[in-house]
Amino acid sequence: MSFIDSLNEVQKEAVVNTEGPVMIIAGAGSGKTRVLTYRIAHLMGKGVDPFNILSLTFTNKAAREMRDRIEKVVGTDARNLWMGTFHSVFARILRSEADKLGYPSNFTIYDSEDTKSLIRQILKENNLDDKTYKPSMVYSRISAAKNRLISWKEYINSPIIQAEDAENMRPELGRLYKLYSERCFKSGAMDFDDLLYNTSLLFKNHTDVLNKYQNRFKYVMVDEFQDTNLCQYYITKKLAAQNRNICVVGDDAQSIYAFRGADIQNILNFEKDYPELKVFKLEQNYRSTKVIVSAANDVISKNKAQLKKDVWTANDDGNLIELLKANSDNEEGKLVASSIFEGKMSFQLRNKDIAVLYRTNSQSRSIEEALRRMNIKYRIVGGMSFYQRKEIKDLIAYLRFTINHQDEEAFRRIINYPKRGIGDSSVAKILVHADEQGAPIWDILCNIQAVMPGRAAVPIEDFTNVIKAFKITVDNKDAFDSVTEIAKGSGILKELYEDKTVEGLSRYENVQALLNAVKEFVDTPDREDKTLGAFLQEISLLTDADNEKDKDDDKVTLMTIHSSKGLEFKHVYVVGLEEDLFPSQMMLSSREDLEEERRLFYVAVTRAEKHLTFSYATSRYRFGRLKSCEPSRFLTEFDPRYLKLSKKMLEPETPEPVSYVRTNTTTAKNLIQPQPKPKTSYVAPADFKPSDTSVLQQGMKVEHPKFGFGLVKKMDVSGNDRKATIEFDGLGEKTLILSFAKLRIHEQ
DNA sequence: GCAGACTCACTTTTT
DNA sequence: GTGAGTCTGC
Repeated sequence: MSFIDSLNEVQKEAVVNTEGPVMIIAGAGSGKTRVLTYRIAHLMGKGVDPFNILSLTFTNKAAREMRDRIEKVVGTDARNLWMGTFHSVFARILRSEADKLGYPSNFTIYDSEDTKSLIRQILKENNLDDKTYKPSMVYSRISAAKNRLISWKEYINSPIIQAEDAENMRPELGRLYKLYSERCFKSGAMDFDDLLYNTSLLFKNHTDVLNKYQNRFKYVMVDEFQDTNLCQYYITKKLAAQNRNICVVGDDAQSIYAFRGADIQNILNFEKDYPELKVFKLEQNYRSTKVIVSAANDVISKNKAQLKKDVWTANDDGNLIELLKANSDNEEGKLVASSIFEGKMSFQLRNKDIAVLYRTNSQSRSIEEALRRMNIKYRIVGGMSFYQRKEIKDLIAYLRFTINHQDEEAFRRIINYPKRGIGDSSVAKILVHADEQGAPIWDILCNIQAVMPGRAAVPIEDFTNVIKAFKITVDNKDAFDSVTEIAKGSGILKELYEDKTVEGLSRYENVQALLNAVKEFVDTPDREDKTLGAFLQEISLLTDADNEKDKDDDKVTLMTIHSSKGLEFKHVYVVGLEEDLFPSQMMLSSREDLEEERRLFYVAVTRAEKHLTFSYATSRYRFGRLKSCEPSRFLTEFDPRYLKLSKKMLEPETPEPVSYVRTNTTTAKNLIQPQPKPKTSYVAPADFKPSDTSVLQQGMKVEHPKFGFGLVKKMDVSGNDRKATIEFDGLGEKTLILSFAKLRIHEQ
């Protein structure tokens, strides 16, 4: 097999050792995907039926790339491989085995928005305060439990968990977990975690089913193994228990999904579960320059939890890492944009060789603006996905409800949209009846006269009839015809068409775009299942694929570091390198996990092939307020000799007085030439030293650098903010958020 | 039942 | 700066 000859010694070993448990520790840029591809090709070359090979990844992107590359090596045989994300493969298995769990095979998949909305609904019905039980927090508790294979019964019966919840003043979490699970079950719906958790139940409680899949999947491969949670690990272990041909590939240094329940211990302890394990370490980096590899190694070496390995490269030293310093987030955008502009000239780069990586999606805004101003084309990966938009979700809710009449979330979304005269009280009545009688919503709807006789029932009967008609179409026609009819018949298309505002127009276009997507779906050659059900199944697990279309265009890529995993670019910009932002304040305070942030930084740095630029701003808008920022500690964690200060930073800087509020931003030019202060800004007098406001109380006299003296009228707390209402002399009352306002306490 | 006004939380990452 | 949820008056 000639393709193997192009590999180095370790890579070869990792490819040909196909029998028994194998762990491949693949450093960044070490040709991991190549090894995986060749390994599968090698298996098939040995005569293994692709039908018997299961390959699991985390993202759709990774799955697609793998399939493409295998197809290039082995041709169309690759089609029969079982390859996909954990969620999509297990969803497929669950669909065919749903009856064993009491689910309908056309079960709906709830995304996080549906999940939170259902939790909110349950909270309301049970008179629980959604401040103590924040939906997002309840969700993550439930999610974490499922990821750790804890059922609601076990949750409620565990004295440890109960004590913990009681201590946190949230004793109802177990009950919420129970109610939520029952509600999902009744709605014929599974959330993302259920796709994994229910698969684990399926394999645990139905040995015949497990045996069937164990026999089918003679070879199991798991990519990005460092990101698996206990539930995923449990399932793969079960699947591979008979043949023991399990191959996991990962890099502990790139484990960045602990927040989602990923357990780095899975990779660190894998050897304990498989004493006969063969371990291969791919340590040669083919991607990056020596400077980049060394800086990355420096940083990651600060972490304690890691497997020993020595990533090295035979590549050139390369350029030094450039550091840009800006005064504000907008200025950072401008510096990055002009650096991209210059870099393209001097290094002969195309836009698509360049990526800008950030910690949070919200940081894309300032970069986007600057790029647009300089006419540099860009694309954004991630953020709000197409399928998350309201108009799309509305239409999809119709599709979902047509297919699965039990789907309560879809029902609530569409029952009175577009407006058809069914008010909240009617909806509440239906839900209460469904609950009291333990009957599905659909049954109540079909006998609505029994619940509310008279006029109020008429629009509901109309609604039921419309859905019934949709159902007939869906059963007889393909996805495209079904969606077209539902878009029209539901009135959504008309509603949006009549909205002539700019947003309305773009919503209408989005619905058209969805129609196009369905068209494309049914037109795909070799697609066996062209039904609406198949389409829904596909899109409910889709998040980042919507950018597929312009993938080949020459555009600069903007994305979060998380979504950059697995990619590489000639020139990478890592922006927003500020303490509290990256490493993230939230991560540090909530989980005290600096190491994961450091791994995230490692991932960002190792995306770069030739050029790497860091940037940070000394002040930035966050939470709608301007905050001053310190450079990130990560900038100090590698040898400073790798760093080159940007030209712009060497120019004399305008000494900027400490300003506490500024609604205007400085342009890049301001760095060099002093500008008159923007009207909206004010500067604290040099001698103004703010006091500690934690002792602030009603009745105290304070001084504000701009508003002068005032009297504290009221103190209150809303959300995370402590606020003080102060009456300033001659200015009247103002409410200030204490974490931002600088006050000097004068007397009590 | 509905529209517009209003309030408030939320900005960590993804399937 | 935004979007979703709630309140209020017709």
